[in-house]
Amino acid sequence: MQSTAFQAHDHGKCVATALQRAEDTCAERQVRLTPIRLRVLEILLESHRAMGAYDVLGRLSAEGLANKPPVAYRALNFLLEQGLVHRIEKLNAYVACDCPIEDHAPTFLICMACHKVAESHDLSLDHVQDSLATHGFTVSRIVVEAEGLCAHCYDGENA
Amino acid sequence: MQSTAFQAHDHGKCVATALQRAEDTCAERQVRLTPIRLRVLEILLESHRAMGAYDVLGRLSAEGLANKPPVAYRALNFLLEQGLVHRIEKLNAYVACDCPIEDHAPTFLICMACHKVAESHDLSLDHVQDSLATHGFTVSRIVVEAEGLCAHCYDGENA
DNA sequence: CATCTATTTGTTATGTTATAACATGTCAAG
DNA sequence: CTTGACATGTTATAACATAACAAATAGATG
Repeated sequence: MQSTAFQAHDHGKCVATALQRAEDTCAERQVRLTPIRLRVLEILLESHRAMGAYDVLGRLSAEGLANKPPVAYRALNFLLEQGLVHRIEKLNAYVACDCPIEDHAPTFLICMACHKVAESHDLSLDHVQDSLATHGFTVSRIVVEAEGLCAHCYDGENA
Repeated sequence: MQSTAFQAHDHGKCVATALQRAEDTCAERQVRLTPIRLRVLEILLESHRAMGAYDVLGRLSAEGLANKPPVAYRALNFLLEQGLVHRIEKLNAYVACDCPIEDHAPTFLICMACHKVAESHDLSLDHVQDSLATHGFTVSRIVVEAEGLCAHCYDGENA
């Protein structure tokens, strides 16, 4: 299963669905999707592209909503916490989540040419390259980084 | 196959092997392992930990070798190109390669407690979490980012 | 409604990571 | 000993991110 980022699709509907999901998620968790947070999400939803925090801030600033970095970072971090936005480490940038699965850690497919980013959730990771090819994505480089505890430190913390 | 970073090992030998490999690689490719480049590699080899460019620069500076960022970045980029160092995207930091495989794109295991970083090359990626557990590494979060070309852009470039 | 409290937003200042651009030095080949 | 390629030195700045504190505001409670 891959997001529609690379395919022609009804983007208006795509955005509307994501916004509805955001509203629902926040309502359910009793957290506030304030105007700034909503607007940041809308901005990220426009393009299926990852944007730097300062690009987002530029947009907010143009609209008179905010013009100091912490405002953008706070909104982004809120959206990250709620799983409505993902951070792309390789790009130091942020992309709106376009997938309804809860609590996911997807594989991100970053197109070097059009700069769109898709999420993929069901690749055969043993053959990422092949399985992506069958989905029409040609991989040139893959980053895999697992954060956790080594045996020694795990034992230490559970001693 | 996993690097020895998390295990007790003869680190002197570990470093010596890596340095020898670096010498050999550079000789073979006819590129120069200059004093600064060598020293940066040695610094990174000390600990099996990822270091920020400015940490490396701090060491160079303390030793009177250099004190401007571009010097450190140039050495790091050289070592990255030669595959002697890897960049950890999640940390914006650099770690010496401790594995003799050529041209590899390993999975990095980052211990949140001791901050050591190991490379793994033969995990069953379909079950990273499980297979890591059997190697004694408890995963809390995994980043997978594939850079390449989407079908549309690939077709465009090969039209 | 008033007031209290939590949260959110505003602001200043600064820290951290990275590179562009150009000057200078070094070394090996001709 | 000069030339050309590569490496290093230096200045300046770009790009990404957060600490710390002040002000505003929404929702809860008396």
